[in-house]
Amino acid sequence: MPFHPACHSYEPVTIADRLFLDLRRAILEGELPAGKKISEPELASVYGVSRGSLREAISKLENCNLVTRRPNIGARIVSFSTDQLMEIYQIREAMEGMAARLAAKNMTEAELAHLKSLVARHKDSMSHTERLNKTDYSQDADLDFHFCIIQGSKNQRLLTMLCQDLYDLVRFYRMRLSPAFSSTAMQEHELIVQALERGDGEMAELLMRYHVRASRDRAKQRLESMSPEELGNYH
Amino acid sequence: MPFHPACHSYEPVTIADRLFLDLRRAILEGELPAGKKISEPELASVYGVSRGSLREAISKLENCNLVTRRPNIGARIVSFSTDQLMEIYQIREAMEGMAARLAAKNMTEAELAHLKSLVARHKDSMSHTERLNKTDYSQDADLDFHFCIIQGSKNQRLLTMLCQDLYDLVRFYRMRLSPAFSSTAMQEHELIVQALERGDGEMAELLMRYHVRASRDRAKQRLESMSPEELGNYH
DNA sequence: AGAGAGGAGATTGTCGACAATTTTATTTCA
DNA sequence: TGAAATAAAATTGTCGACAATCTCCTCTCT
Repeated sequence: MPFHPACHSYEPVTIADRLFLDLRRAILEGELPAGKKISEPELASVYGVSRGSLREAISKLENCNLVTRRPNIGARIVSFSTDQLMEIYQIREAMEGMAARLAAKNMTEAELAHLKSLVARHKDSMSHTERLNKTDYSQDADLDFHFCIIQGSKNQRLLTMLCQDLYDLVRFYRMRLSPAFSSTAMQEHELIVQALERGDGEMAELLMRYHVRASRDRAKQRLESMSPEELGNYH
Repeated sequence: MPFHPACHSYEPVTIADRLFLDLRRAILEGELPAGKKISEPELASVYGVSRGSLREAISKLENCNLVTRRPNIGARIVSFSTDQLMEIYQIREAMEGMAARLAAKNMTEAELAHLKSLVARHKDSMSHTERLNKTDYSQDADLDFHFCIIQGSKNQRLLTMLCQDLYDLVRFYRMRLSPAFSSTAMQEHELIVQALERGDGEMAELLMRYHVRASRDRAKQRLESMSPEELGNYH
């Protein structure tokens, strides 16, 4: 069973594992600011563990691309960069497009039903804005949708690469931008589901690629409308 | 500067780095057999280093997907599996297709010239089969071609993900199959270069995807023609 | 005053020893 | 005889101490 911290269930058995999850959460939620240098002695004493265990946790964070490390110098939390975010969207376009194509062929009935219920629930929660506000909605709903399809592709390596190497970065950026809430995105989701129902892999890929491209454009627009102070917090 | 062991130059500064490169080579060349369990005390004494340094090196190997680790149980060299190889080709089709599309727009003149010289040299060496045999030719030529285009995409994250997370696995399998030598593949390379010269990203992506799919089919055919004993060596 | 050399302090890399867990071998009982 | 329980051995996880390297401050010289 591969190492899937991002994939909804992961029982930490060792100290380094628990530490990894704690630090990961701290980074994603902004508790540890972007670009900050990690002091091994300091963090180790804060969390009450040895430097060895901490170093192993940092190594895991490096795998998720949440920190970068340089020999004899140290580790830094990844820093916010518009260009890097755009790069990530390009990769998602390619990989998730392929995932959608494969999912159209390989998804089980149960998985498809679950995906449909997801989309229906999102649609429902959107019309009840008095109970669930936009932030609540898009906190994880969008990622759940994408995760479902990746899982449905039945390509284990694709799942691992996306969840392990890319999605934590996606979360990192998403936490630092306004939530990507848009009824347009939800309509795109519905179209994708319809293509998956028909088993039309070609169309599912095209629609997914369009969706990721459109999301990238929306993110870019949002970035450009943000004030320099807002952005400055993360540089 | 990101961590790019696979990308042609990487100066090991620390003991764990040197060890990582040694072990990586040993795995790729089959010195350490596929599927074998790694004994930390044994390997540490063989290489004359402490277990701590070895563990850090193993952690790096895990990033490259050359070993898998389970808590309290240990690390194993990745094992040979036809299904997994097919999965990798699907991912390469998506990612390298995107790389070709981007390279058509972003490649510099110098990079394009270098790519053309690469293809010309390959073509030349193919006609002099008395001096360079097939194994010599395809040892790294094909990977050089693909690496060039990925680099030309100017998407740093794409480069990292392919070189760090996928290409070592590609090498792992390539070493264990007959060399992927085919004049058809070389013709496909030429067509891709022509599309890149024209700056036709759409066509470059289509041709690259076709090329990767075709390479996958060729690999599959080769696998099915191999005797069970040959395959058995790597299970 | 500014640039460069030198040294004190702090940080990262490396190591061996101990603790916790797993694996293997042995014994015991139905 | 075979399966479950138990004990012994081996392996992995964790820790603190020491060595190597980097960083920053101070001092010197032009």
